[in-house]
Amino acid sequence: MAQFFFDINTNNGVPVYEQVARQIVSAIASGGLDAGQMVPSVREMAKELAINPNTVSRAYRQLQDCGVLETVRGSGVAVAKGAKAQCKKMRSQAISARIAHVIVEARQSQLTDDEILKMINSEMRKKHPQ
Amino acid sequence: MAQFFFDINTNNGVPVYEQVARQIVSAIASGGLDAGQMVPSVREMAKELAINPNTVSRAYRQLQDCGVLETVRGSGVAVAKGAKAQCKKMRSQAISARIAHVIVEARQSQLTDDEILKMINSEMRKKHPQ
Amino acid sequence: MAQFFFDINTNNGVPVYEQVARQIVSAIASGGLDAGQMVPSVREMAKELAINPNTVSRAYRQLQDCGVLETVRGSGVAVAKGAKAQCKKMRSQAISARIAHVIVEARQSQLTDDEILKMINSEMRKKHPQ
Amino acid sequence: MAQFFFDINTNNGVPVYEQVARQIVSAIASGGLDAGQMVPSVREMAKELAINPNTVSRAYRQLQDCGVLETVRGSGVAVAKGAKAQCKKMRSQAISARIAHVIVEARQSQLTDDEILKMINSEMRKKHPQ
DNA sequence: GTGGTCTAGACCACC
DNA sequence: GTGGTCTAGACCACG
Repeated sequence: MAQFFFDINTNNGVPVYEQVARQIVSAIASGGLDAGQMVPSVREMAKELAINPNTVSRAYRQLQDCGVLETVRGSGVAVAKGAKAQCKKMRSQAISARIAHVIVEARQSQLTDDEILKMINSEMRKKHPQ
Repeated sequence: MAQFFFDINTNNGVPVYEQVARQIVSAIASGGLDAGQMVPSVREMAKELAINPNTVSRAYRQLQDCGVLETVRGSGVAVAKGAKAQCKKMRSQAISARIAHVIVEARQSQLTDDEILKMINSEMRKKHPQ
Repeated sequence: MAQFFFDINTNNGVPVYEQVARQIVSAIASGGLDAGQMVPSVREMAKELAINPNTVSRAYRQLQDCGVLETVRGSGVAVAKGAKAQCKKMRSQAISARIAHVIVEARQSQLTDDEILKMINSEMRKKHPQ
Repeated sequence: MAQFFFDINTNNGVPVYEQVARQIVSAIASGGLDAGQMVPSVREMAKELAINPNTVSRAYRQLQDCGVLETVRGSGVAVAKGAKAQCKKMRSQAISARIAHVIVEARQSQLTDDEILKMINSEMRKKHPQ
């Protein structure tokens, strides 16, 4: 059940709790986690990812606050009803916002869109070439 | 002389000293500041931007460390020789890094590169179409 | 763990943050601090040396910038991988720089290289003869 | 009369007034300037070296304080009697002290004297090979 | 006047 | 708890 959340990187500047939350959202959006299904306990998840339980806890809390997860009394934390649609929306909005931000900055640096696209292609190939 | 550096935003998460440094780099790269020219004094710049002199000092120091600026003892800080080419390079490297960052995040959200590219194209058209 | 760093002298012209940085480099180069090992926290170190935390922070930041240390978010600062080799190199470069500096000064005093070498030999014998 | 003082370098970290003072001391020690002889006026010297008159003034003051120069009322600044012997002593003491300092530091960094000598020879050749 | 250093104390995000 | 940033104000060396 926890095989969705593997690539936690504690050195890339992105807060770990943010990475956890994002990957849960992704898993729900992509159908790997369905409404009503239980999410691993904070302790389990922390052990699995080799991170601090507080960090997992913070990720869960954040997702509960926005209605993606909900506590089921006496048994743990589950994916909320309607979470899938919401997660899809959250996921693309978050990424879009970041993309827009980078484009604005790049244009402010007087790069043309063609140059920007070249840089993007170059970066995509550089990292993990798919 | 100091009208290049206006938009300091103390609430956007980017450290102020970093914003100052970036804008100087940008000014040099675009030809607004030429090699040999003096940069506003630490105190002047601080007053101008309504920030603490130490913060300006840190920005200047960072740029000295990478050879963009150099102190002329007793008289101030000047743009170093060859700074323009270097600043251009730094600027595009900075953009590349941010692009790479977004790509990593998008992939962590389990988006394929094709989906990412579609979002990018969509954002490019949406914002200020060139 | 902090017994490596004792001789901070606030009156010898060498910036305190520089002294701290040098001693860490020295400790790593000599094997007193190994890659992966944590360095005392900023606050601890500051207390230990009776200096301001900001000063320690600056020393650490400088060493992070050159890849000797790296922050482990939320938990502290550690010696980076490959730091030992780098520190050895840095240490000898630092000495070289100081030697070059003395030579320049001696030449400015119109001493010939032969005279300089004689003085060096004399000083080497005079001090702690090996 | 002023042809002794040419190599002022405002970017090598050594205070300019210190360089001026040192070169006057050297000139006296080497016999280029004799007791009783007038030294160029502060203004002349400053113009000659393309530096700030205050800087020259500070160098002269320092040398007056230690008895190497003396003001001759109504006519300027002259080399004091007995300055030659004193300057010779000052010159070698100053250099010796710096050499000793570097040696101590190098030994503290666990370099052998042989290694130190190699570095010295390398530096001597590197700069202006004589 | 200039930059450089240091201190003190505050606030923040992260784990 | 950790490091990072920022502010305020002081002192120093240099020109």
